[in-house]
Amino acid sequence: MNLESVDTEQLSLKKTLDIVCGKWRLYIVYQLGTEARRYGELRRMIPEVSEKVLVQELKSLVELGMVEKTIYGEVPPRVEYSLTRKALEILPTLRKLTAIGEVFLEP
Amino acid sequence: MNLESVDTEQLSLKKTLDIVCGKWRLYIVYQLGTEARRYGELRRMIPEVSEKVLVQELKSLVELGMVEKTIYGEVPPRVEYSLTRKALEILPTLRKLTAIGEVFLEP
DNA sequence: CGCGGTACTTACTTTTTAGTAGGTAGCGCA
DNA sequence: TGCGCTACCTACTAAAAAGTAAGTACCGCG
Repeated sequence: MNLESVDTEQLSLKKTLDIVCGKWRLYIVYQLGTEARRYGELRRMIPEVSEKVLVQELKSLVELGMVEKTIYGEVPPRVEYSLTRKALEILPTLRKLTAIGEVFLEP
Repeated sequence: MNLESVDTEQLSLKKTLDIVCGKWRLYIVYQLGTEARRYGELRRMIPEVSEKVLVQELKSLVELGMVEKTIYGEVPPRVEYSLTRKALEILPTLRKLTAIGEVFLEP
C-alpha cells in the first residue's frame, strides 16, 4: 500500500460522507430517483423538511455533481431537478445502504 | 413530525446514518477491522483525532451495538475495543462505501 | 384588488458536532 | 520525588447543521 492509494481512499471516504451525510440528503436523492421533479413536487413529497433546508440541500447536491437543475424560462416559473449520470450510477448502491441499518434494528 | 414513526425503510435509513455519519466514525471502524484494539493503540493509529472525540465516538459506537468494550481489571489498566458480530457482518459493505465517493473524485 | 400558485431568500435561534486545553488516579522506575 | 505510562474526564469555545418564521417577485383568475 503506497501513499497515493491511502490518500485516494481517504479522499473517497470524505466524498462519500459528503454525499450520504445529512438528515435529509439521501432521502431527497431517493425521492428523485430516475425522474425529473419540480421544486414544488419535491416539497410536497417531503413535507417534513423545511423549505430552507430543501433548497440548501438541493444546492449542495448540485455542487456535489449529484443533481442537475434545469430552469425553464416560463411563467409561472418551472424548475426541475434530476439525478446526474454519475448519481444514477451509484443510485443502486445508495438504495442498498438501508441494509446496514436493518441489521441493527431491534426486533 | 419525525422520521422514526413512518416505516421500516426510514428507520433503517436513520440507523444507517447513525452508523456512517460523523467525521471520524467510519474511519475508526475501518481501523478496528477484525482485531481487538487497546485505547492507546487506536489513539496512535489515528493521531489526528482528539482524545475527547475518540472516547466520545467509541462510546457512541458501543451504544449503537457496533463495538464491544472489554475492561481487564489489570494494572496498568487495559481496555480493548472490537467490532461486534453485527458490525463484522456489515464491515464488507462499509468498506465498499468508498466506491461511492470514487465516482465523484475529479481526475 | 386581493388570493393562490410559482420558486425561492433572509434573518434569526437552537441543536449538534468538533476542537482545545487542561485535570485525574494508580503504579513502575530511576 | 517526580516522571511517564495507563485510560480516561471536564470545561469551554468554535463551527456546522437544522429549524422557525417571515418576506420577495411575478402572474392569472375572479
